[in-house]
Amino acid sequence: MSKLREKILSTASLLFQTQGINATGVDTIVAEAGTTKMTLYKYFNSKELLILEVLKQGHQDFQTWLNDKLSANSKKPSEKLQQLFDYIEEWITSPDFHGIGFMKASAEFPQEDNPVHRLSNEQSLQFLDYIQHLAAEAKIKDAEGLALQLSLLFKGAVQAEQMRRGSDAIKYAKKAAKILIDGALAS
Amino acid sequence: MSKLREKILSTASLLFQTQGINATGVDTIVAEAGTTKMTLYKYFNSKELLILEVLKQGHQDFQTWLNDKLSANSKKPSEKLQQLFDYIEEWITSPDFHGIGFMKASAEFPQEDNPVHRLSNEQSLQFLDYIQHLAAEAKIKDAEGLALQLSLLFKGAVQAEQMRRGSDAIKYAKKAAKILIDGALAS
DNA sequence: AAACAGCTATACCGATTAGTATAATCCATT
DNA sequence: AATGGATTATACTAATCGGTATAGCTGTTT
Repeated sequence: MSKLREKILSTASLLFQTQGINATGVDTIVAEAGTTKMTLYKYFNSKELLILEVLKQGHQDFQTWLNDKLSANSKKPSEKLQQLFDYIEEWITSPDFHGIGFMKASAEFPQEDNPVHRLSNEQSLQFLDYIQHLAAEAKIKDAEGLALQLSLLFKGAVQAEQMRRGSDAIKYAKKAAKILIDGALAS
Repeated sequence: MSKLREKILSTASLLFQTQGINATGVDTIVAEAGTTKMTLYKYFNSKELLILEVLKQGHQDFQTWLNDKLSANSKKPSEKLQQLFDYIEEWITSPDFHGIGFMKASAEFPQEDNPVHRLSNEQSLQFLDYIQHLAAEAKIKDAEGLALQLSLLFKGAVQAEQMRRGSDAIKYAKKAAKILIDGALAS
């Protein structure tokens, strides 16, 4: 893996999140990353491909981090589900958090046939699927329904946090999640 | 009120929602609205001011429509709260729905000191305040907490619908809302 | 018929956009 | 010391961006 490639990726990721994707030009990216356009276009053939790679990287980082946390200490399935929002809170409240890539990207590229929008949608479904597996392992009857509801709380909290940093939306999402999970476990 | 001004507003609103705000140029707007740039800049002194006016109009339309629905038939406060998500579903599933302005706008203008972002945030808080008043009138003890949770479900459902039209996220949001409201009413 | 207001048409501005061409430079391997 | 791959530096393109200047047109009012 090239160091420069990674530097471009991380720089672009930060700029996309803090300034917007369409509002960030490639000139700004290379200047901030301390390289040139020639190098950027050597690793990424177009800005769109760069955006896609940034999204992939960000989503993988999040999923890997979350899965590692939930897989530690060999917890019971029901415990994993309960702690899901604890770790989401830890992720969101981190100073390095600047938003979830696929949520902002889908807003900036609203057309459903756009490659960036499609990838965003895929990642959203992938995350939903992850929650659903957690719910299924915890023997929730309507695992699909609960997972979808929890994903709504997640998206809502992230949106609130993107809109105003330091909003404690995630705390209320956690409480709501606990109520929904407890209810689903009891039925 | 000028007919052309309204035509420009509605055209810009649709284009912003379906193509993105930054991705929509003023040339595209005037061409689609059947007028010229001179006229657009006569009514709106800059693109940013146009964006702000589009946001104001859209938010007012939504709030007015929702309030009219909830105020009809002199319902009891607790009934209003229960039916809130019924009307939200009706709004979201309408063929004319293309997203909530302040959610997309805040994603495209992430910087908190940006005028568009600020207005988006204000509108988000205004909507939250509206739910909170409904909850307070329904004698909910923690009206603020419930309102915030319901707003998260709302935002999550809207985000899901913006990402994939025809997602039935709002149905699951409705179920979750009912559980949270019932719980809050009982306590 | 003259005057006026609202709108259109068109051409233009400087800045910025994504992307490319060319040549120079750096640095490690042999 | 020479080769070769990676990176930089710089200049360029064609298109688009937001915004403006100028002039002509159209319809209503008095």
